[in-house]
Amino acid sequence: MGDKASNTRQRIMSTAEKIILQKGFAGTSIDEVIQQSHITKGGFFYHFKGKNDLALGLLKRYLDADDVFFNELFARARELTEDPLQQMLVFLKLLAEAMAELKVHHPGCLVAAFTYESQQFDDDVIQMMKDGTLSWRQLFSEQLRLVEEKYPPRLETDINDLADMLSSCLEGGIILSRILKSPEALSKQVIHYRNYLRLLYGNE
Amino acid sequence: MGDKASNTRQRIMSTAEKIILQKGFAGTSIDEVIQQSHITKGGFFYHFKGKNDLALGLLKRYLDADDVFFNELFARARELTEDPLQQMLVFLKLLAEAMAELKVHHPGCLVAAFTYESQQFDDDVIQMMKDGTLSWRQLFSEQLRLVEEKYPPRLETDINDLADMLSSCLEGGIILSRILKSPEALSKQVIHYRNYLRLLYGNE
DNA sequence: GAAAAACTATACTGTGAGTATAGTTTTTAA
DNA sequence: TTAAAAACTATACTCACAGTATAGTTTTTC
Repeated sequence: MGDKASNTRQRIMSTAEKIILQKGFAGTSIDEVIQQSHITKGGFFYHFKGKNDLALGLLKRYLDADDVFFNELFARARELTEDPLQQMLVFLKLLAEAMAELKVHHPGCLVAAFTYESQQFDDDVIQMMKDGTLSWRQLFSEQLRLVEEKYPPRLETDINDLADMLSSCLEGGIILSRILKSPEALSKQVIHYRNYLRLLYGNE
Repeated sequence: MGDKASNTRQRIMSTAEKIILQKGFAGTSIDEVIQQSHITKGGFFYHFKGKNDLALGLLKRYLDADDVFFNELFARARELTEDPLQQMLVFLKLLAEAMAELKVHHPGCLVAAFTYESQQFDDDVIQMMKDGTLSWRQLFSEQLRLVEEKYPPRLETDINDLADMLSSCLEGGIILSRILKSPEALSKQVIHYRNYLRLLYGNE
């Protein structure tokens, strides 16, 4: 795929993602996407087999970008400190800061959006949602495992559930901040999660 | 409205809610709802002005039921103990147990479902979503305020954000448990939130 | 300059939303 | 008991638009 085609494909996806996060997947018409992407219907179907294929492409792009984002923050945290707990706390602080910088509110998570429309999608999309969620769990739990090797938790804790809790706080925080039209709500949830870890593993 | 009309209305709403939580609001056609409700189109429009009016009715019913549910759990918790912190912990334990009893997974939260389709709705629906979210905040924060009067928090805490965190964990937990097809995921999030409160206010 | 890539133009089919209207059964109230 | 109001059924129509398909055209690449 050449540069031009790639650009067009990305443009379609960015437009579609924006609309889908506001109107839902079923509520987003291809007509609207192509109009706002300045492309014709044929052009759209040159890039995507259909709506499900678009969903698959959007999800893959979203999860890849998310992965890069989280890993960059973790890399930065590891530059700043050697202690696994501090690394996790720095990571969360950086994450909260990034979320706080959003002027409006977080645009939304495609995985969450698709969850409430799951019957609209083929199995490949559903599987990718599951894989994505599990990759978040793995990313966070890996670090938490290092933390636990050094710091015994004050309360009995399942690492996977604790890793999931960050995903929960993010998903829930996004929803809250959208409903309340309060961009801060999301970063505050991250800070609370961070405080939980401080109390659970720290010596305060 | 007589008993019969009320029954029909409830039947339509229950059917609609089930479908909407699987296919999204825009992805749910009135035709499908009336077929599964064993009613005709005329009957549907006798009860609801249109789709937005249905959304409004669903949301109101959902929030009312939620309110009753939470208040029952709080009432039970207050029967069992006089200490505000213990009341909150008992409430959360009861909540986690209730979530764990779901054989499949939580059917889903209408507020979260609608959030990712917010452009489909009139302002009255959006306003009701906001009011509902704020009523959850108020319900939880009232109890947390009593807790804080007696127990100083180990870390500086905004009560409203901490109350929101329970909503976050619930919303996020519902999403996770649906994606992972793991009913337990939700109750485990509640337990983690409970552990946070134990560490934050308790003397462990 | 030929082939492949990246599109445009157009047309077709089905479905759902929302409305309208006329008639029927059931409930309520006087 | 009966009249009227409530709670529907049955049918049908319009309009918009989603989703798909296909044939043709321009642009890029080698």
